[in-house]
Amino acid sequence: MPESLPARRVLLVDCDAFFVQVARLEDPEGAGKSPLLIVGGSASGRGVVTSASYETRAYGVRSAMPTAQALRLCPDATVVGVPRGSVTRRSREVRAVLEELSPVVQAASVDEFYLDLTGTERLFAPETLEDTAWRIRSEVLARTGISVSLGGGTRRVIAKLAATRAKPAGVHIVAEGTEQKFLDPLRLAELPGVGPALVESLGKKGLITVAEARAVQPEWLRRWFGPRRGEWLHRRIHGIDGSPVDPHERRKSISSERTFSEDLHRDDDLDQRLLELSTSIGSTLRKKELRTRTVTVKLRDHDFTTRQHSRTLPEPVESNQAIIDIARTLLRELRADRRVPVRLLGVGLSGLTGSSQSAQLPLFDDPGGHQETERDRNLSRVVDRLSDRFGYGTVVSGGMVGTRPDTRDRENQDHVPTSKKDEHS
DNA sequence: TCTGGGGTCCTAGGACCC
DNA sequence: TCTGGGGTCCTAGGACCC
Repeated sequence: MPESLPARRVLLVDCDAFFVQVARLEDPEGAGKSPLLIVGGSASGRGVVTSASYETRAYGVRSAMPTAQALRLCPDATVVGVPRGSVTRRSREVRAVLEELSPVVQAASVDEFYLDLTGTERLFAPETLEDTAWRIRSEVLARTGISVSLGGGTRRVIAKLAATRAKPAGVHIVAEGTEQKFLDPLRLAELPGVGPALVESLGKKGLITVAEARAVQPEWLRRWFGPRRGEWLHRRIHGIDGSPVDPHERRKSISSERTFSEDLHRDDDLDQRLLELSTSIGSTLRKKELRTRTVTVKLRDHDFTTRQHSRTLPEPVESNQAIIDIARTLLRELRADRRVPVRLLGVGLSGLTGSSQSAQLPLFDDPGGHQETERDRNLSRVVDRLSDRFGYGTVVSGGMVGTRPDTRDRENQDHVPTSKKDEHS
């Protein structure tokens, strides 16, 4: 690393228990009054914890834990569903404030934002980076009602780790030159990107902390964990991270999946769900003015076996008809391989390109017969407009894309008992 | 305990081409 | 006639993050 460059000033803004905060703001009289609050669970009763209030974390409740288990640990907790729309809206509000306060902002997720303040030293003087972080925290809280924590340092990975130290509702800045002293006592499991599988392999070599791993020759790390992974690990334990804060990240994939309240085994039920998922992501694709070349269908069988098939087309497509045609073929293949009750069905689109690029004339006939016509594209846009106006379900069950109303009725009944459960908890 | 939903990135093997 | 090597694309699966 060239040491002559001026030190970067990176902050990570991380919303404290974001989904819990949003649920409380949206329902001040209900969720807002329960200290023991869990956001998550799903209508199906097969849910997991998305976010838990700090009070419930004291009982051992954690994200991704089955809601049933969380309630055993903390029986007095209130469980509310995920307020998806509000989460997106409030996330945008936080981002908008940050964009006024920092020249470079990158959303890393719905509740995390990297800021690069390099070059603002004189502008903000005599404020230190820590002062700036506190100022940003107050400003975001005052203008959005959302409490955030900030971590800061000379690199993204340092800012990220510092933010976990700052939580909740605090600030932690790692001064330039003290990075290694900050990293050494950490457990390797705390490093972003080091998950359960790598922790296990590291543990087998007797490596638990960053300091221990740093005592190992890089050559051994590469031999033990493979050249690329070993190299990555070496950089990580030394806090080496040249990745920029990039405000122009573009989406690489769009997907939607559902876990059913009860496993599905009938092909026409699955087909119906496939249709709904395909129409929904197709609409997202077109709203973002994108086209896709690769369609993926994912199945999770009743025994949690997860399988997927995908197909890449010679030319990008954007219509519901094209997506559904391929998705149906892929689902048939998956069902032919293994025909057991299905727990989850998903559809994904990748290989995304801008739809503004004029469609090329296909050079040859696609053997899959998934040629997209101008008529397909126009029809999809009509469906989008009608869905916006009258609601998504109306159009789908109206037969425009070939649905059968009787199946929809059964699906609607599915949700009755589950919404009762939500009210109860 | 019985496992959500939205993503990104990496690996490895096979096809295909030069 | 028993056999090279590199590059790119596609597919399936898995690790990881929030």
